[in-house]
Amino acid sequence: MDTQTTRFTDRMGQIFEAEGRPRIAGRIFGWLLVSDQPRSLDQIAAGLGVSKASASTNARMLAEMGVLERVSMPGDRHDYYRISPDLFEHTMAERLKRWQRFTEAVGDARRTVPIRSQRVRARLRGYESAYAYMVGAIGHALDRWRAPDDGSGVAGEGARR
Amino acid sequence: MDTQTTRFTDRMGQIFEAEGRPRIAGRIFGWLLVSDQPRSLDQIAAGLGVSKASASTNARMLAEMGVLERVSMPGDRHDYYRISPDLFEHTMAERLKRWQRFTEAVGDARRTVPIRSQRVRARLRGYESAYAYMVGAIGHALDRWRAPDDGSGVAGEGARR
DNA sequence: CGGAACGTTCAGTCTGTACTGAACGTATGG
DNA sequence: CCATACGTTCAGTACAGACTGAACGTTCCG
Repeated sequence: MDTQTTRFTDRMGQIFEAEGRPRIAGRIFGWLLVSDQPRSLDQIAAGLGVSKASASTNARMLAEMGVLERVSMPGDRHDYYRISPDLFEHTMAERLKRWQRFTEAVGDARRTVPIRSQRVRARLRGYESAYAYMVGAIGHALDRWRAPDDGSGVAGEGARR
Repeated sequence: MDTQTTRFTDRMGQIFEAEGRPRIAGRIFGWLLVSDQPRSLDQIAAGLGVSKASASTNARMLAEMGVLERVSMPGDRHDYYRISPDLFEHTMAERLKRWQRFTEAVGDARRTVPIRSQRVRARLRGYESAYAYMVGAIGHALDRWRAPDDGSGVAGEGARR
């Protein structure tokens, strides 16, 4: 692995760490992101200099998250991993899920916590409806992103592919 | 603090922890979220059963994030904290910032990492443009949320307030 | 049937960091 | 001025969880 790749995978490891996930998961993800071919667990362990145990655990976790895909080569017992073809939608879904967990807690609080203040109740309801609105808007935007060729053009939305 | 409030603040602490932030920060945030009046550092420390040092450090961190506001009562030397009036926009901005950090790394990788594969290059460019598109769409949605009374109605976007 | 080559699991270690208590600097009021 | 009441800072501790090495179960090939 060359210097720039190492720099990038390390950086991705730090980003993952800052978001509360294992650093190695980030490094694996980073490496596969700039890899053309799928990588086996042994390649990952050797390439990143980590134990096979960590490679296995973290790659599987990333696959469950949906950002990685496990593939098998015919006539080869190794497990190979590669970036999921719809990486973007999965990272999006993952982030929305985290956000949803937060908003669910707010909703449960509004229902269970004894709140005397009208202002607080309005605050919680306001947050919940803002969240619901944004989820809807993001969903629509995703639909438009998936099917942009509706003949009307998507002027001003930035370069596409 | 009653049982349900404790349950909620603890849950918020766990959510914060899962996102890589100190648990106490989440508990402070949760408590202020269901509090009508601002709370002093001493109240926070006593109410949550934590040291004043933690209360000070974490409340200040939350204020720097923009989810809390420091206010001062006239004729009172205490620092008081309360939920920021535009909590929603700040949490949104915070999440976009994290996402941006991630996408910046992808962009830097495309520019610095030696990549032979055309497929990989297209993958990175695809992710970047998808991100740019979504940021634009979210920005527009936020604008619409801020100024919904344009006379055209926002049918189907969920209950408002 | 062995035996090698896989991936997974589990107990143990080790590092980062959240959290605390005490010391500190500062402002206010008597 | 002294004393009290703040918020902040800092060194030390304690804990969670990432990471490892070895043991394990399984599959495939000779």
